[in-house]
Amino acid sequence: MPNDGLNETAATPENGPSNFIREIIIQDIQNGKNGGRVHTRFPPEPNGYLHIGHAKSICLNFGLANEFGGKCNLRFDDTNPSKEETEYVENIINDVRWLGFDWEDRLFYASDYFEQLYQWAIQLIKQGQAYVCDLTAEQVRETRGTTTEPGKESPYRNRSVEENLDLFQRMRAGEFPDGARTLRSKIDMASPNFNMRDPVMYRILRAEHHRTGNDWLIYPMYDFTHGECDSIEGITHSICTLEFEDHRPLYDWYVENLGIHRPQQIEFDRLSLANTVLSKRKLLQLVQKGYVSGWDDPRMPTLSGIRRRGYTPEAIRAFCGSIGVSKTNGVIEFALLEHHIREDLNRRAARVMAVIDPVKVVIDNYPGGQVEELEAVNNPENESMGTRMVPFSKEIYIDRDDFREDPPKQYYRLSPGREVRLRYAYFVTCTSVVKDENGEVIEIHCTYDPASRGGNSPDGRKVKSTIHWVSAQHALTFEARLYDSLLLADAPQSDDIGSQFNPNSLIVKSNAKIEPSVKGVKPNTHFQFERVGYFNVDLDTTDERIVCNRTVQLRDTWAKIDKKAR
RNA sequence: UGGGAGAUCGUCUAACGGUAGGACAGCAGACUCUGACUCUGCUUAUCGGGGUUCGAAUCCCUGUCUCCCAGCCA
Repeated sequence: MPNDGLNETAATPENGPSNFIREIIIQDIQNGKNGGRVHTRFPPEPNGYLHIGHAKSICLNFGLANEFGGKCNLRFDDTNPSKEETEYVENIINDVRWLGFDWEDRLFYASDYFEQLYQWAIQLIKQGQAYVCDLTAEQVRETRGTTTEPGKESPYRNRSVEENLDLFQRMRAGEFPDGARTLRSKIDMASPNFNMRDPVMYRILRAEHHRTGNDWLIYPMYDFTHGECDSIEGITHSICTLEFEDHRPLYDWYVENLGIHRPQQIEFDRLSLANTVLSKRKLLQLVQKGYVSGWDDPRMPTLSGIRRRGYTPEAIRAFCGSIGVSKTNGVIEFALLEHHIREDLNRRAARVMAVIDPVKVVIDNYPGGQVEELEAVNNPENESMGTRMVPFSKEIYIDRDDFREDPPKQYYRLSPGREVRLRYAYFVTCTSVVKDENGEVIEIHCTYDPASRGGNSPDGRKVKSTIHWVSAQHALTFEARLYDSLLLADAPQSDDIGSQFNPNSLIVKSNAKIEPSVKGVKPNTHFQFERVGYFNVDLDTTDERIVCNRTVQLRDTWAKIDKKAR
């Protein structure tokens, strides 16, 4: 569990807007369906890390159960050992817990039910509804038919029950090589729904399973597994994404022919977020090809990535509650996610002054060796967070953005001859600048008004701007990592994710300066760097080195004006 | 050219035959020791065409567009 500076709360039903699934559940409760019981489940496959799209499903499933006094299980759909790993299981468990949800003692695996599934397969064979097929994968594909033509029945379709039983048992016993035979459902090769054209139930696969080891040489397909697992667990509302709509008739066919509890499947639209990607396959590509540093790279939309970036569970839950649930394929703007993290962090993150791109300011009339401690408010939104003392001296750093030698219209910050306020400190007026041989400003000279100590001038005169600063001799140097969207905004969709990758998605500022109050800070502490943005102390931080990830920028009216003028 | 699903402000979503509302984004202003926060105001939408009805986003017909499906992946 990450050590977060904020007290993260467990998830309680957040009063988001209603949605069609919630309406169905309310109806079902009123009608006494399932005895008024609500039981959902979140069923990830442990073949990758959870991302923000999964968060939507997690919030929906756990949220609905919480709201209606029901239960929600965590169940791993681990039917394909060739892609699944314990590492993924562990991280998924950690992520769901971090998001604030609790499955109590109901952690399950599809692999818990392998023996039961096998017995049910035998039942279907005995009922004449399943058969062992010797066709190769390629032959199965060739005989499946097309959208307009029915498929061809397998020549093995009418084997006797005894022969099927014998062969299936020998499949399990390892008598045949991988891929040599499958167990298929005998349904309808002419169905317009491909899922009903004698779908494969079991394949022979010699792969070590992360939980069952080498106990099994045959593994059930997801389609033969999922509905029955829901059934075993007494799931009442089996909520899944739209692409499984076509599979519902098959799941129903299995549970009906097996004569077991039928969960009600309800499909909703999966989350799409602008300028990023939520496909496990493509995320894996980004990791494996080294575009990002790992699954938890702060640019990644994975829960571990955005957690490291500085997003809080509260903000993610609020976001998930605000996007709604429907059956429309839409794309959510990233700005909405940013809105929710700003809203949360504004309330909770301690303010601190940090200079990302430092330029030195010398206050000529300030006494050389003098140091003053000035009081600064930790969070104007929360008085109980108190105040702290910040050292001030003759030489300070300000951000390069806060000085313009030739200020454009509407630029209120420091420029020659202009007076601004140094936050919590003094009014200063720029008197001159020093430039290097390239004409770049390397030092700014100012004078200060001693009467304005603390930031107010006794004569009541106003300044147009307040800027942040750090004392040069006291400041800590740190590394600021500034993030932008993972993918280019206008890049065409492509199978090669690299062509969409935004090369400016990470900018490292290794000479950033921050006030000394943060010395010894621990990873996963959230700050607002005043006038800059929200930052999260990164995992790479040690006693010697501070690294901060920019979670999100503050809203910036000036940047808009400036951009429009260009 | 088969089957399944879906179309409401720029984006997401609500309205369940009776004033098309909210959030985000945008714009304008107020406030401000963060050009932040907060507050105020504003702009913008029912896919097209026919019907039914006093009245239609909602019901009917018809057309158009979008998404998903032919893994021994999930």
